[in-house]
This record gives sequence, structure tokens and C-alpha cells, in this order.
Amino acid sequence: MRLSRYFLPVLKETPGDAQVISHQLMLRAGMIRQTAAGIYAWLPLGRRVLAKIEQIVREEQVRAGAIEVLMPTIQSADLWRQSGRYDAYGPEMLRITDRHDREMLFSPTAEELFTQIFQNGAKSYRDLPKNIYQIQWKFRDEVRPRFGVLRGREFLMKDAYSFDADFAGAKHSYNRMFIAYMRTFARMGLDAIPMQADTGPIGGDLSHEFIVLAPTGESDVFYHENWLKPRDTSAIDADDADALEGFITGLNADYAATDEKRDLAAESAAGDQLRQSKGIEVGQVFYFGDKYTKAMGVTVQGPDGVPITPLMGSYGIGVSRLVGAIIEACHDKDGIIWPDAVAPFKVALINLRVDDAACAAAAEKLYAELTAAGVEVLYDDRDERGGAKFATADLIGLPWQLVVGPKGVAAGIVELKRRGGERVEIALADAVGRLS
RNA sequence: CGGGGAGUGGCGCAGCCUGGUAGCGCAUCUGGUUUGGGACCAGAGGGUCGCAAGUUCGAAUCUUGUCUCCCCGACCA
Repeated sequence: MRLSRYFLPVLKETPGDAQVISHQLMLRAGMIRQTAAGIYAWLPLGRRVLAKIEQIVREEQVRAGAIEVLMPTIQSADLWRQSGRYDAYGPEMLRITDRHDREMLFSPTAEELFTQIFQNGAKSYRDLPKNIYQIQWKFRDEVRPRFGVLRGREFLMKDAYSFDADFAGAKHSYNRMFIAYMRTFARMGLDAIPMQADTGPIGGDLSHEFIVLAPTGESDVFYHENWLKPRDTSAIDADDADALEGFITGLNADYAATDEKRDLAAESAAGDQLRQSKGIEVGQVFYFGDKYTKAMGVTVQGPDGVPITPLMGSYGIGVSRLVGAIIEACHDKDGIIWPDAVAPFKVALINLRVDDAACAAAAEKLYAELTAAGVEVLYDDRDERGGAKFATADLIGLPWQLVVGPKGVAAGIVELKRRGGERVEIALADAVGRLS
């Protein structure tokens, strides 16, 4: 993409109403614009990051056996009355009346709808287990939205819902998602710690929140220092229920809990290895059994002819929140430092002198070759001075900067810089190979 | 929802106390000089001061109402 044709409205100064660093950087880097309290427009650069995160989430969901669907954001109040949550949810739910005075709502989560859709298509125990998910916008009318996309009212969320015939199956479904979450966050360059958590309005008795440690986080969290070491999940076979259960039990032997689930005995057992921090919740998994299936009268036919009430879990990942969470974890004084997997582009190709024929020709050639090699490159071909281009590139945080200047081109050399890391001079002829 | 703060060109702010018809920096446009870390000179465009009512000869400025946004706390992917 040529920057001269792109839409990247960067800001030199920090807008006054942004407090946390991720919010400031997202505004300055031209990723988002606020349109109302807690509601944001996603500009091209932000949209690309969102898509990268979505794709990683999607791949790990598929790997865990979940099936993608897309549900409406606007749902009928009647559906929510079946579970009793229409009255239970409170003012956080955005309620809407249509032209016929029918009561509707903007979905804050979707247990009811998934349960209904499941019942609609599943009649037999042979249809179990199932795990169905979507990546869709949600709306929760937070009393006080803040911190940009970390606490918006409208947010993009992956929500999955599992249906099983018995508790062992349901626990395995829960564990599958658990390990999928570990893998998902690790792929994004995040160390997310699963913590015992409260279940809130979703209900149920088993739940973990996945927390990214960050000083700007809203949750107070407590954990054993063993969690600071990265966990390798690559060898785990998620299809092997016993092995998976054993692995997760092993993980959870190290204490980690959010404020409302603190276990003072476990904390004193951890002794001086106990750590306290602030954290950002980026995902949560719940097991709640037959709470919805029972309330909504959902059953499937069992092998012996007796109806079975499926047991459910639900599993959320805050996709849009992750954009902010990653920036909180990955930035310096000059701007964002994207982990490779979620970077909006891989390379910032910087032409220092658009009016220098040899320099421009070299940059154009690199752009063409990188593009042909399938490298995502943002080519700064604007008629700007070097300083301005470096500042923009640092701000938007692409992992690599390929700098093409007149002196270097004359000597057959370009500069390759790792954002937040070292810079090296390489032969012009080697540049494409190094980046593809 | 309680407590606090703020709405003035695209962004950041001053002016308000002590009413007299709006200013600065950045950004934008034109011309020129520049060109490896957010250049310089000259010129230009852009704001009914959130909205509404009131006081006054006159309101960005005073009064009242209203909307919006932000911060602290209580609540949440």
C-alpha cells in the first residue's frame, strides 16, 4: 500500500481526553476515532489489526473444533424472557423499540440465541458435542466507558457456546477452549494468565478469566510468580481428554485469582512467591451446565430414549479490547511496537527522497518486489522529510522499517531496522529476501 | 449512579474573574529555499466560542436551563 493513497490520519499531539497509553497511541496512529462515549470508528490501520487478531482467534477456534456462525446483533426481548435475563440484566442492556412497538435489544452476549439455534438443529445425543462460535459486535451500556477500546460500550467479541451430553464431556469442552485461549494469546505475543474468576450475570460455578498483566489494567490480580514464565502448550493433544485435564490441572496448581476470588490460604501457601498486579481481562471461559438449556426447555433424545438436557459452557474473547491490551504491553516513547502476528503491515518502506531519481527508482522496485513476494508493505512515498517519515513509522509501529536513501542507493545499500530493536545496513539486492 | 472537571477553526490551548464582536502553537493551502529523525521564509484559507433562553446599548465572557465529553469512586468481555 502506498501511503500517499492510504488513509492514515496521524496526530502529532495527544488528544486531551485520552488517558491511557493505548488509547492515546490508537488515536495518534490513526487507528480509531471516537464517535460517542465508548463507541469507536475503526480506521484502515486499526481495521487491519482487528482483522489480524480475528484471524488468529478464528484459527485457534477451528483448531479446537468450534464452528463459526454469525448471529444478529439485534434480538427480541421475548427470547431473553425465556431465560429470565431480560429482567435480570439491568440497564447495562441496551433496549430498543421498533416501529411496531416490539421490544428489542442490542445483544450484550448471546447464550439465549445460541441455545435456541442449537435446539433448532440438534435433536439427538448424536448431535453432541457441539461448539459454535461467532465474532460479532456486542453492546453493553456501561455506566462509565473509559480507556478507549479497553472499556468501550460497543466491542468486538468472539463468543463460543459448547453443548455436551454429560459433565465429563462438558469439562473436556471447557478444557479445549482453555488451551485454545492459551495458544491464542501466546500467538499474539501476550502472556495471559488464567485466573479463577467470578461468573457474573452469565452464571455457573466454574470460570477462568485470562488476564494480561499491565499497570493500566482495571482488575487487581494475585498470582504465583511461576506464571511469569511462559507455558509451552504445543505438545498437548486437545483430543485426549485425560491428558488435557491433567495438563490444565497442573497449570492451575499455581495460584492465580482475581480480586473477587482471592483465596487467602492459597496466598499464604505461596509465601514470598505471591505476586500482585493490575491486569486487563482479555478472555473468559464459563461452565454453567443446564442453566439456559433447562430454562428454555432444550433437550435432545438420549440413546435410551430418555431426553437429555445438554450442558453448556460459554467462552468469550474481547477482540477489540485485545488491540488496546497488546499496545499496553508493546510500546515505547515513540509509539506502538506490534508483535509480528498482529502487525497491520510487516514492513514500512521509507523512501527518504522522492525527488531523487535513483532513490525513488530503488524504492519503487523494492515496493514492487516485496508486494510480489506477498509481503505486506506500507510504502511511504509521500513528499515529506525523513524525520517526519521516521516519526510516522515509529508511531504506527510496523515490525520492520526498510529505509532507502540516496547515499545508500548509490552504494547499493539500504537500512533495515527492527522496530524497538537493532538497525543494520544490508545490500539492496538482499532486502527482499530478508523480508519474505 | 454519587463526586469533580471541560466544551472556543482539524488537534492542543489562551481569552471568561474585571462584557466592547476572537487569539496562539501545530495541521492545511500557495510560492520559494530545503531534504537521514516531526525544516525555514513569505503569504492565505478556516471558528454564528456545544445548544437554548435571559440580563444588557452590546455576551465567548454574567444568569438559568439543557446536551455532550472527560476524570475519581461503586459495576463489567
